[in-house]
Amino acid sequence: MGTRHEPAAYVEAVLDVVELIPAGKVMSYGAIAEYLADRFDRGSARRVGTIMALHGGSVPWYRVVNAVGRLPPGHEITARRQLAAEGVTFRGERVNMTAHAWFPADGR
DNA sequence: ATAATGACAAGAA
DNA sequence: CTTCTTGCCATTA
Repeated sequence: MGTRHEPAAYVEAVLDVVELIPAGKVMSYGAIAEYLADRFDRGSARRVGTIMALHGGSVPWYRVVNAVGRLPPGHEITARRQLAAEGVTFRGERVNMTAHAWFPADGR
């Protein structure tokens, strides 16, 4: 649907979604791209990752992890500390996605 | 215009 | 579990 692909608008949309993620929950790059797919034609996990790398500093970036729960390269220490403080549990190096993966719409 | 490069993802082996 | 291959899309060289 939505045939819109304004770069700035997409960046804004991504950051907005990240701000919606509740403490103690996480979303994957792919989930964010999937959620925005309704309103933006061009979008991808790849794109969301790039956006987070460049503009993630203004939002709770540590609540965004990859599909298997791995933390963003170069920021594992900080991210893990933040998440642990919010009650997120880990399975080795990975976030326990089964317990903390979150998606809008369903509220929660 | 082609090629390489990413805070990615899913499937095959 | 690890590695490789495809598909993805913007950016940079």
